[in-house]
Amino acid sequence: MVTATRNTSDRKQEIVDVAVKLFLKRGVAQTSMRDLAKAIGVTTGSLYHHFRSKDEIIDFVVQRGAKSVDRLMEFRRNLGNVSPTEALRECLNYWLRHIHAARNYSVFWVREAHLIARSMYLQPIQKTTQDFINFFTDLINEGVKDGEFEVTNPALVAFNIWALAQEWGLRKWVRNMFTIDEFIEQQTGFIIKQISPGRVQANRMPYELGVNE
Amino acid sequence: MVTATRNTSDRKQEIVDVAVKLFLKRGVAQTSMRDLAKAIGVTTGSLYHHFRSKDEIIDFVVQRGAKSVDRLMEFRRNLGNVSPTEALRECLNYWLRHIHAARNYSVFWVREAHLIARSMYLQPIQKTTQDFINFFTDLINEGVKDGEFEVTNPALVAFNIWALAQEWGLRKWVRNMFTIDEFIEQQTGFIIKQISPGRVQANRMPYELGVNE
DNA sequence: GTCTATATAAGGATAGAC
DNA sequence: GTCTATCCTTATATAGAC
Repeated sequence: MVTATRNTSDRKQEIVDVAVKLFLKRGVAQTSMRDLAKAIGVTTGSLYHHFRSKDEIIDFVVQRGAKSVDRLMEFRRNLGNVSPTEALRECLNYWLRHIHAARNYSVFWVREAHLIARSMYLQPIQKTTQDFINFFTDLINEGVKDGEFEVTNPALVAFNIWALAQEWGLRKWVRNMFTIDEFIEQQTGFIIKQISPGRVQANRMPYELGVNE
Repeated sequence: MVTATRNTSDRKQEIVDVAVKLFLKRGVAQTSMRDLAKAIGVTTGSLYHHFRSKDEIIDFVVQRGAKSVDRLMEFRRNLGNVSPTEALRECLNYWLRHIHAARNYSVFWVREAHLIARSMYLQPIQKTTQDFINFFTDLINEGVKDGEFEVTNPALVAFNIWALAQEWGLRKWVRNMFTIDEFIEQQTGFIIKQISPGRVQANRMPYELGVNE
Protein backbone atom coordinates (compact mmCIF):
# COMPACT_ATOMS: atom_id res chain seq x y z
CA MET A 1 0.00 0.00 0.00
CA VAL A 2 1.38 3.35 -1.00
CA THR A 3 -0.77 5.79 0.88
CA ALA A 4 -1.87 5.55 4.47
CA THR A 5 -5.44 6.49 3.63
CA ARG A 6 -7.55 5.54 0.66
CA ASN A 7 -10.61 6.51 -1.20
CA THR A 8 -13.67 5.49 0.80
CA SER A 9 -15.62 3.89 -2.00
CA ASP A 10 -12.56 1.91 -3.09
CA ARG A 11 -12.17 0.46 0.34
CA LYS A 12 -15.88 -0.17 0.66
CA GLN A 13 -15.78 -2.06 -2.61
CA GLU A 14 -12.78 -4.03 -1.48
CA ILE A 15 -14.46 -4.99 1.76
CA VAL A 16 -17.51 -6.25 -0.08
CA ASP A 17 -15.47 -8.14 -2.65
CA VAL A 18 -13.38 -9.92 -0.06
CA ALA A 19 -16.42 -10.52 2.13
CA VAL A 20 -18.26 -12.27 -0.69
CA LYS A 21 -15.28 -14.46 -1.38
CA LEU A 22 -15.08 -15.52 2.25
CA PHE A 23 -18.85 -15.91 2.53
CA LEU A 24 -18.88 -18.22 -0.44
CA LYS A 25 -15.91 -20.20 0.77
CA ARG A 26 -16.80 -20.68 4.40
CA GLY A 27 -20.29 -19.37 4.86
CA VAL A 28 -21.55 -16.12 6.30
CA ALA A 29 -21.70 -17.25 9.92
CA GLN A 30 -18.22 -18.72 9.81
CA THR A 31 -16.74 -15.51 8.48
CA SER A 32 -15.96 -13.18 11.36
CA MET A 33 -15.21 -9.52 11.11
CA ARG A 34 -11.74 -10.37 12.36
CA ASP A 35 -11.28 -12.86 9.50
CA LEU A 36 -12.47 -10.31 7.02
CA ALA A 37 -10.22 -7.60 8.37
CA LYS A 38 -7.24 -9.93 8.33
CA ALA A 39 -7.92 -11.01 4.75
CA ILE A 40 -7.97 -7.40 3.65
CA GLY A 41 -5.04 -6.38 5.77
CA VAL A 42 -6.76 -3.93 8.08
CA THR A 43 -8.25 -4.12 11.55
CA THR A 44 -11.86 -4.48 12.57
CA GLY A 45 -11.94 -0.88 13.65
CA SER A 46 -11.44 0.10 10.06
CA LEU A 47 -14.23 -2.15 8.87
CA TYR A 48 -16.63 -0.49 11.27
CA HIS A 49 -15.69 2.85 9.85
CA HIS A 50 -17.08 1.79 6.46
CA PHE A 51 -19.97 -0.36 7.61
CA ARG A 52 -22.01 0.01 10.73
CA SER A 53 -22.35 -3.73 11.19
CA LYS A 54 -21.75 -7.11 9.65
CA ASP A 55 -25.41 -7.13 8.67
CA GLU A 56 -24.86 -4.01 6.62
CA ILE A 57 -22.18 -5.80 4.61
CA ILE A 58 -24.42 -8.80 4.04
CA ASP A 59 -27.25 -6.54 3.03
CA PHE A 60 -25.02 -4.79 0.54
CA VAL A 61 -24.20 -8.09 -1.14
CA VAL A 62 -27.79 -9.31 -1.17
CA GLN A 63 -29.04 -6.10 -2.72
CA ARG A 64 -26.52 -6.44 -5.52
CA GLY A 65 -27.54 -10.02 -6.27
CA ALA A 66 -31.19 -9.08 -6.27
CA LYS A 67 -30.71 -6.94 -9.35
CA SER A 68 -29.66 -9.83 -11.57
CA VAL A 69 -33.15 -10.93 -12.60
CA ASP A 70 -34.03 -7.37 -13.53
CA ARG A 71 -31.13 -7.41 -15.93
CA LEU A 72 -32.32 -10.71 -17.37
CA MET A 73 -35.70 -9.16 -18.08
CA GLU A 74 -34.06 -6.19 -19.68
CA PHE A 75 -31.99 -8.53 -21.83
CA ARG A 76 -35.12 -10.28 -23.00
CA ARG A 77 -36.82 -6.98 -23.89
CA ASN A 78 -33.79 -5.98 -25.92
CA LEU A 79 -34.08 -9.18 -27.93
CA GLY A 80 -37.18 -7.71 -29.50
CA ASN A 81 -39.62 -9.76 -31.45
CA VAL A 82 -37.92 -13.13 -31.82
CA SER A 83 -39.50 -16.58 -31.66
CA PRO A 84 -40.05 -18.12 -28.22
CA THR A 85 -37.52 -20.83 -29.03
CA GLU A 86 -34.89 -18.29 -29.88
CA ALA A 87 -35.78 -16.15 -26.88
CA LEU A 88 -35.50 -19.17 -24.60
CA ARG A 89 -32.14 -20.12 -26.08
CA GLU A 90 -30.78 -16.62 -25.69
CA CYS A 91 -32.11 -16.16 -22.18
CA LEU A 92 -30.73 -19.51 -21.08
CA ASN A 93 -27.39 -18.56 -22.51
CA TYR A 94 -27.52 -15.19 -20.83
CA TRP A 95 -28.51 -16.55 -17.46
CA LEU A 96 -26.08 -19.43 -17.32
CA ARG A 97 -23.24 -17.19 -18.36
CA HIS A 98 -24.29 -14.67 -15.79
CA ILE A 99 -24.36 -17.28 -13.03
CA HIS A 100 -21.00 -18.57 -14.17
CA ALA A 101 -19.29 -15.22 -14.35
CA ALA A 102 -20.86 -13.76 -11.22
CA ARG A 103 -21.19 -16.95 -9.21
CA ASN A 104 -19.38 -15.43 -6.28
CA TYR A 105 -21.95 -12.70 -6.06
CA SER A 106 -25.06 -14.39 -7.29
CA VAL A 107 -25.10 -17.75 -5.67
CA PHE A 108 -23.98 -17.70 -2.08
CA TRP A 109 -26.94 -15.76 -0.80
CA VAL A 110 -29.39 -18.20 -2.29
CA ARG A 111 -27.58 -21.05 -0.64
CA GLU A 112 -27.63 -19.24 2.64
CA ALA A 113 -31.04 -17.67 2.38
CA HIS A 114 -32.37 -19.80 5.18
CA LEU A 115 -29.25 -19.60 7.25
CA ILE A 116 -29.16 -15.84 7.43
CA ALA A 117 -32.92 -15.82 7.72
CA ARG A 118 -34.03 -12.35 8.63
CA SER A 119 -36.81 -10.53 6.89
CA MET A 120 -34.29 -7.96 5.78
CA TYR A 121 -32.51 -10.46 3.53
CA LEU A 122 -35.28 -12.93 2.93
CA GLN A 123 -37.64 -10.58 1.21
CA PRO A 124 -35.38 -9.59 -1.72
CA ILE A 125 -34.19 -13.17 -2.07
CA GLN A 126 -37.70 -14.58 -2.29
CA LYS A 127 -38.76 -11.88 -4.68
CA THR A 128 -35.79 -12.54 -6.96
CA THR A 129 -36.50 -16.25 -7.07
CA GLN A 130 -40.17 -15.68 -7.75
CA ASP A 131 -39.40 -13.19 -10.50
CA PHE A 132 -37.07 -15.69 -12.09
CA ILE A 133 -39.62 -18.52 -12.08
CA ASN A 134 -42.33 -16.21 -13.41
CA PHE A 135 -40.05 -14.92 -16.13
CA PHE A 136 -39.26 -18.32 -17.61
CA THR A 137 -42.80 -19.58 -17.05
CA ASP A 138 -44.14 -16.67 -19.09
CA LEU A 139 -41.52 -17.17 -21.76
CA ILE A 140 -42.41 -20.83 -22.15
CA ASN A 141 -46.10 -20.03 -22.14
CA GLU A 142 -45.57 -17.74 -25.10
CA GLY A 143 -44.09 -20.67 -26.97
CA VAL A 144 -47.01 -22.88 -26.00
CA LYS A 145 -49.42 -20.31 -27.39
CA ASP A 146 -47.43 -20.21 -30.64
CA GLY A 147 -47.34 -23.99 -30.82
CA GLU A 148 -43.57 -24.10 -30.60
CA PHE A 149 -43.64 -25.71 -27.19
CA GLU A 150 -45.82 -28.37 -25.68
CA VAL A 151 -45.71 -28.77 -21.95
CA THR A 152 -48.19 -29.32 -19.15
CA ASN A 153 -46.37 -27.44 -16.50
CA PRO A 154 -44.16 -24.56 -17.64
CA ALA A 155 -43.36 -23.61 -14.06
CA LEU A 156 -41.68 -26.95 -13.55
CA VAL A 157 -39.40 -26.30 -16.51
CA ALA A 158 -38.63 -22.89 -15.06
CA PHE A 159 -37.78 -24.57 -11.80
CA ASN A 160 -35.47 -26.97 -13.58
CA ILE A 161 -33.63 -24.10 -15.20
CA TRP A 162 -33.30 -22.43 -11.84
CA ALA A 163 -32.08 -25.64 -10.22
CA LEU A 164 -29.41 -26.45 -12.76
CA ALA A 165 -28.10 -22.90 -12.78
CA GLN A 166 -27.90 -22.81 -8.99
CA GLU A 167 -26.09 -26.09 -8.77
CA TRP A 168 -23.69 -25.09 -11.50
CA GLY A 169 -22.77 -22.01 -9.53
CA LEU A 170 -22.55 -23.80 -6.21
CA ARG A 171 -20.69 -26.98 -7.06
CA LYS A 172 -17.14 -26.84 -8.13
CA TRP A 173 -17.10 -30.52 -9.05
CA VAL A 174 -19.64 -29.91 -11.79
CA ARG A 175 -17.59 -27.10 -13.21
CA ASN A 176 -14.67 -29.51 -13.32
CA MET A 177 -16.71 -32.03 -15.30
CA PHE A 178 -17.80 -29.71 -18.11
CA THR A 179 -16.76 -26.44 -19.62
CA ILE A 180 -19.28 -23.65 -19.35
CA ASP A 181 -19.75 -23.78 -23.13
CA GLU A 182 -20.50 -27.50 -23.16
CA PHE A 183 -22.79 -27.03 -20.24
CA ILE A 184 -24.80 -24.24 -21.81
CA GLU A 185 -25.04 -25.89 -25.19
CA GLN A 186 -26.18 -29.25 -23.89
CA GLN A 187 -28.48 -27.94 -21.22
CA THR A 188 -30.15 -25.68 -23.73
CA GLY A 189 -30.62 -28.69 -25.97
CA PHE A 190 -32.14 -30.65 -23.10
CA ILE A 191 -34.57 -27.95 -22.12
CA ILE A 192 -35.71 -27.37 -25.68
CA LYS A 193 -36.12 -31.07 -26.22
CA GLN A 194 -38.13 -31.39 -23.01
CA ILE A 195 -40.75 -28.97 -24.18
CA SER A 196 -40.74 -29.60 -27.89
CA PRO A 197 -43.99 -30.89 -29.31
CA GLY A 198 -44.23 -34.44 -30.47
CA ARG A 199 -43.92 -37.55 -28.43
CA VAL A 200 -40.64 -39.31 -28.47
CA GLN A 201 -41.19 -42.99 -28.89
CA ALA A 202 -39.15 -44.86 -26.39
CA ASN A 203 -38.58 -48.51 -27.16
CA ARG A 204 -40.79 -49.39 -24.28
CA MET A 205 -43.30 -47.40 -22.36
CA PRO A 206 -44.01 -49.79 -19.56
CA TYR A 207 -46.01 -47.52 -17.31
CA GLU A 208 -49.33 -45.85 -17.29
CA LEU A 209 -47.51 -42.60 -16.68
CA GLY A 210 -47.53 -40.71 -19.91
CA VAL A 211 -45.09 -38.00 -20.69
CA ASN A 212 -46.66 -34.69 -19.79
CA GLU A 213 -50.05 -36.14 -19.18
CA MET B 1 -41.64 -36.99 30.75
CA VAL B 2 -42.46 -39.80 33.12
CA THR B 3 -39.08 -41.02 34.28
CA ALA B 4 -36.18 -38.91 35.42
CA THR B 5 -33.66 -40.95 33.49
CA ARG B 6 -34.01 -42.55 30.09
CA ASN B 7 -32.51 -45.12 27.89
CA THR B 8 -29.22 -43.85 26.50
CA SER B 9 -29.80 -44.79 22.87
CA ASP B 10 -33.28 -43.24 22.95
CA ARG B 11 -31.89 -39.97 24.13
CA LYS B 12 -29.03 -40.12 21.66
CA GLN B 13 -31.54 -40.65 18.88
CA GLU B 14 -33.65 -37.79 20.13
CA ILE B 15 -30.67 -35.47 20.22
CA VAL B 16 -29.77 -36.32 16.64
CA ASP B 17 -33.33 -35.98 15.41
CA VAL B 18 -33.82 -32.58 16.98
CA ALA B 19 -30.35 -31.48 15.91
CA VAL B 20 -31.09 -32.29 12.28
CA LYS B 21 -34.32 -30.35 12.43
CA LEU B 22 -32.56 -27.30 13.81
CA PHE B 23 -29.61 -27.69 11.43
CA LEU B 24 -31.96 -27.71 8.48
CA LYS B 25 -33.98 -24.80 9.74
CA ARG B 26 -31.24 -22.44 10.80
CA GLY B 27 -27.99 -23.95 9.68
CA VAL B 28 -25.36 -25.84 11.60
CA ALA B 29 -23.33 -22.83 12.71
CA GLN B 30 -26.40 -20.98 13.93
CA THR B 31 -27.54 -23.91 16.02
CA SER B 32 -25.85 -23.74 19.39
CA MET B 33 -25.66 -26.51 21.92
CA ARG B 34 -27.79 -24.30 24.15
CA ASP B 35 -30.46 -24.07 21.46
CA LEU B 36 -30.38 -27.79 20.98
CA ALA B 37 -30.58 -28.50 24.69
CA LYS B 38 -33.45 -26.09 25.08
CA ALA B 39 -35.38 -27.59 22.15
CA ILE B 40 -35.07 -31.02 23.72
CA GLY B 41 -35.77 -29.82 27.21
CA VAL B 42 -32.45 -30.67 28.86
CA THR B 43 -29.27 -28.77 29.63
CA THR B 44 -26.03 -28.68 27.71
CA GLY B 45 -24.40 -30.78 30.39
CA SER B 46 -26.71 -33.60 29.42
CA LEU B 47 -25.85 -33.25 25.75
CA TYR B 48 -22.18 -33.60 26.54
CA HIS B 49 -22.91 -36.76 28.38
CA HIS B 50 -24.13 -38.36 25.14
CA PHE B 51 -21.81 -36.68 22.66
CA ARG B 52 -18.29 -35.51 23.28
CA SER B 53 -18.69 -32.47 21.03
CA LYS B 54 -20.94 -30.71 18.58
CA ASP B 55 -18.76 -32.13 15.83
CA GLU B 56 -19.61 -35.62 16.96
CA ILE B 57 -23.32 -34.88 16.51
CA ILE B 58 -22.72 -33.48 13.03
CA ASP B 59 -20.61 -36.45 12.13
CA PHE B 60 -23.36 -38.79 13.26
CA VAL B 61 -25.83 -37.11 10.93
CA VAL B 62 -23.44 -37.04 8.00
CA GLN B 63 -22.65 -40.72 8.33
CA ARG B 64 -26.34 -41.55 8.24
CA GLY B 65 -26.93 -39.51 5.09
CA ALA B 66 -23.95 -41.10 3.39
CA LYS B 67 -25.69 -44.47 3.37
CA SER B 68 -28.55 -43.35 1.14
CA VAL B 69 -26.82 -43.95 -2.18
CA ASP B 70 -25.86 -47.45 -1.08
CA ARG B 71 -29.53 -48.16 -0.59
CA LEU B 72 -30.30 -46.78 -4.04
CA MET B 73 -27.81 -49.19 -5.55
CA GLU B 74 -29.31 -52.03 -3.61
CA PHE B 75 -32.74 -51.03 -4.85
CA ARG B 76 -31.52 -51.15 -8.42
CA ARG B 77 -29.99 -54.60 -7.96
CA ASN B 78 -33.27 -55.86 -6.57
CA LEU B 79 -35.06 -54.68 -9.70
CA GLY B 80 -33.33 -57.47 -11.53
CA ASN B 81 -33.16 -57.65 -15.26
CA VAL B 82 -35.47 -54.88 -16.43
CA SER B 83 -35.02 -52.55 -19.36
CA PRO B 84 -32.88 -49.44 -18.84
CA THR B 85 -35.93 -47.23 -19.32
CA GLU B 86 -37.83 -49.05 -16.64
CA ALA B 87 -34.81 -49.13 -14.35
CA LEU B 88 -34.35 -45.39 -14.79
CA ARG B 89 -38.02 -44.74 -14.07
CA GLU B 90 -37.97 -46.87 -10.95
CA CYS B 91 -34.72 -45.44 -9.66
CA LEU B 92 -35.89 -41.89 -10.24
CA ASN B 93 -39.07 -42.68 -8.39
CA TYR B 94 -37.12 -44.30 -5.58
CA TRP B 95 -34.63 -41.47 -5.24
CA LEU B 96 -37.07 -38.59 -5.39
CA ARG B 97 -39.34 -40.26 -2.87
CA HIS B 98 -36.35 -40.89 -0.66
CA ILE B 99 -35.24 -37.27 -0.83
CA HIS B 100 -38.78 -36.15 -0.15
CA ALA B 101 -39.37 -38.41 2.81
CA ALA B 102 -35.93 -38.04 4.34
CA ARG B 103 -35.22 -34.49 3.28
CA ASN B 104 -34.41 -33.48 6.83
CA TYR B 105 -31.68 -36.03 6.97
CA SER B 106 -30.50 -36.17 3.42
CA VAL B 107 -30.31 -32.64 2.28
CA PHE B 108 -28.94 -30.29 4.86
CA TRP B 109 -25.46 -31.71 4.86
CA VAL B 110 -25.12 -31.32 1.13
CA ARG B 111 -26.20 -27.72 1.39
CA GLU B 112 -23.73 -27.13 4.15
CA ALA B 113 -20.91 -29.28 2.88
CA HIS B 114 -18.72 -26.28 2.26
CA LEU B 115 -19.79 -24.46 5.36
CA ILE B 116 -18.82 -27.21 7.73
CA ALA B 117 -15.82 -27.94 5.59
CA ARG B 118 -13.56 -30.29 7.43
CA SER B 119 -12.07 -33.36 5.93
CA MET B 120 -13.99 -35.41 8.44
CA TYR B 121 -17.32 -34.48 6.87
CA LEU B 122 -16.21 -33.59 3.39
CA GLN B 123 -14.90 -36.99 2.44
CA PRO B 124 -18.14 -38.97 2.90
CA ILE B 125 -20.14 -36.16 1.31
CA GLN B 126 -17.97 -36.06 -1.79
CA LYS B 127 -17.97 -39.82 -2.07
CA THR B 128 -21.75 -39.97 -1.83
CA THR B 129 -22.19 -37.37 -4.54
CA GLN B 130 -19.70 -39.08 -6.79
CA ASP B 131 -21.36 -42.46 -6.28
CA PHE B 132 -24.69 -40.94 -7.15
CA ILE B 133 -23.44 -39.39 -10.39
CA ASN B 134 -21.65 -42.58 -11.36
CA PHE B 135 -24.72 -44.66 -10.62
CA PHE B 136 -27.03 -42.75 -12.94
CA THR B 137 -24.32 -42.30 -15.56
CA ASP B 138 -23.87 -46.06 -15.70
CA LEU B 139 -27.58 -46.66 -15.79
CA ILE B 140 -28.03 -44.29 -18.72
CA ASN B 141 -25.03 -45.78 -20.50
CA GLU B 142 -26.70 -49.19 -20.34
CA GLY B 143 -29.65 -47.70 -22.16
CA VAL B 144 -27.41 -46.11 -24.76
CA LYS B 145 -25.83 -49.48 -25.42
CA ASP B 146 -29.28 -51.02 -25.84
CA GLY B 147 -30.37 -48.22 -28.15
CA GLU B 148 -33.11 -47.10 -25.79
CA PHE B 149 -31.35 -43.85 -25.01
CA GLU B 150 -29.43 -41.44 -27.14
CA VAL B 151 -27.34 -38.88 -25.36
CA THR B 152 -23.91 -37.35 -25.76
CA ASN B 153 -23.20 -36.80 -22.14
CA PRO B 154 -24.87 -39.16 -19.67
CA ALA B 155 -23.06 -37.56 -16.75
CA LEU B 156 -24.82 -34.31 -17.46
CA VAL B 157 -28.18 -36.03 -17.20
CA ALA B 158 -27.06 -37.59 -13.95
CA PHE B 159 -26.10 -34.15 -12.73
CA ASN B 160 -29.52 -32.83 -13.67
CA ILE B 161 -31.21 -35.55 -11.67
CA TRP B 162 -29.00 -34.74 -8.73
CA ALA B 163 -29.71 -31.02 -9.06
CA LEU B 164 -33.47 -31.28 -9.24
CA ALA B 165 -33.61 -33.70 -6.33
CA GLN B 166 -31.44 -31.46 -4.19
CA GLU B 167 -33.45 -28.38 -4.92
CA TRP B 168 -36.69 -30.21 -4.28
CA GLY B 169 -35.45 -31.15 -0.85
CA LEU B 170 -34.03 -27.74 -0.06
CA ARG B 171 -36.71 -25.37 -1.26
CA LYS B 172 -40.02 -25.28 0.43
CA TRP B 173 -41.46 -22.98 -2.21
CA VAL B 174 -41.08 -25.71 -4.83
CA ARG B 175 -42.84 -28.21 -2.64
CA ASN B 176 -45.67 -25.72 -2.35
CA MET B 177 -45.94 -25.48 -6.13
CA PHE B 178 -46.28 -29.19 -6.87
CA THR B 179 -47.20 -32.36 -5.08
CA ILE B 180 -44.47 -34.94 -4.82
CA ASP B 181 -46.44 -37.21 -7.14
CA GLU B 182 -46.78 -34.57 -9.83
CA PHE B 183 -43.15 -33.73 -9.42
CA ILE B 184 -41.93 -37.28 -9.81
CA GLU B 185 -44.22 -38.09 -12.71
CA GLN B 186 -43.38 -35.01 -14.72
CA GLN B 187 -39.68 -34.97 -13.96
CA THR B 188 -39.42 -38.60 -14.93
CA GLY B 189 -41.14 -37.75 -18.18
CA PHE B 190 -38.73 -34.89 -18.79
CA ILE B 191 -35.64 -36.95 -18.15
CA ILE B 192 -36.81 -39.81 -20.37
CA LYS B 193 -37.73 -37.38 -23.11
CA GLN B 194 -34.33 -35.70 -22.85
CA ILE B 195 -32.49 -38.88 -23.61
CA SER B 196 -34.90 -40.62 -25.92
CA PRO B 197 -33.62 -41.23 -29.41
CA GLY B 198 -35.05 -39.27 -32.28
CA ARG B 199 -34.85 -35.61 -32.93
CA VAL B 200 -37.79 -33.53 -31.96
CA GLN B 201 -38.57 -31.14 -34.71
CA ALA B 202 -39.11 -27.70 -33.29
CA ASN B 203 -40.96 -25.27 -35.53
CA ARG B 204 -37.78 -23.34 -35.90
CA MET B 205 -34.21 -24.27 -35.29
CA PRO B 206 -32.54 -20.94 -35.71
CA TYR B 207 -29.10 -21.82 -34.43
CA GLU B 208 -26.17 -23.87 -35.45
CA LEU B 209 -26.36 -25.54 -32.06
CA GLY B 210 -27.87 -28.93 -32.61
CA VAL B 211 -29.47 -30.92 -29.85
CA ASN B 212 -26.87 -33.23 -28.39
CA GLU B 213 -24.35 -32.54 -31.04
C1' DG C 1 -28.47 -39.40 33.35
C1' DT C 2 -29.28 -34.79 34.36
C1' DC C 3 -28.43 -30.78 36.78
C1' DT C 4 -25.87 -26.08 38.21
C1' DA C 5 -22.00 -23.43 37.81
C1' DT C 6 -18.19 -21.98 35.46
C1' DA C 7 -13.83 -22.03 32.64
C1' DT C 8 -12.28 -20.54 28.26
C1' DA C 9 -12.52 -18.89 23.71
C1' DA C 10 -14.46 -16.30 19.90
C1' DG C 11 -17.19 -12.91 17.87
C1' DG C 12 -19.62 -8.28 17.29
C1' DA C 13 -19.10 -3.79 18.30
C1' DT C 14 -17.22 0.77 20.36
C1' DA C 15 -13.93 4.52 22.29
C1' DG C 16 -10.45 7.23 21.52
C1' DA C 17 -5.53 8.02 19.93
C1' DC C 18 -3.00 9.04 15.74
C1' DG D 1 -9.08 6.41 7.49
C1' DT D 2 -6.80 3.29 10.33
C1' DC D 3 -5.02 1.79 14.56
C1' DT D 4 -4.97 -0.25 19.61
C1' DA D 5 -7.47 -1.61 23.37
C1' DT D 6 -11.43 -3.21 25.36
C1' DC D 7 -16.40 -4.13 26.47
C1' DC D 8 -20.09 -7.28 26.12
C1' DT D 9 -22.33 -11.25 24.55
C1' DT D 10 -22.56 -15.79 23.03
C1' DA D 11 -20.60 -20.24 22.31
C1' DT D 12 -18.21 -24.73 23.28
C1' DA D 13 -16.94 -27.47 26.74
C1' DT D 14 -15.92 -29.23 31.61
C1' DA D 15 -16.29 -30.15 36.84
C1' DG D 16 -18.69 -31.87 40.18
C1' DA D 17 -23.20 -32.26 42.89
C1' DC D 18 -27.49 -34.95 42.93
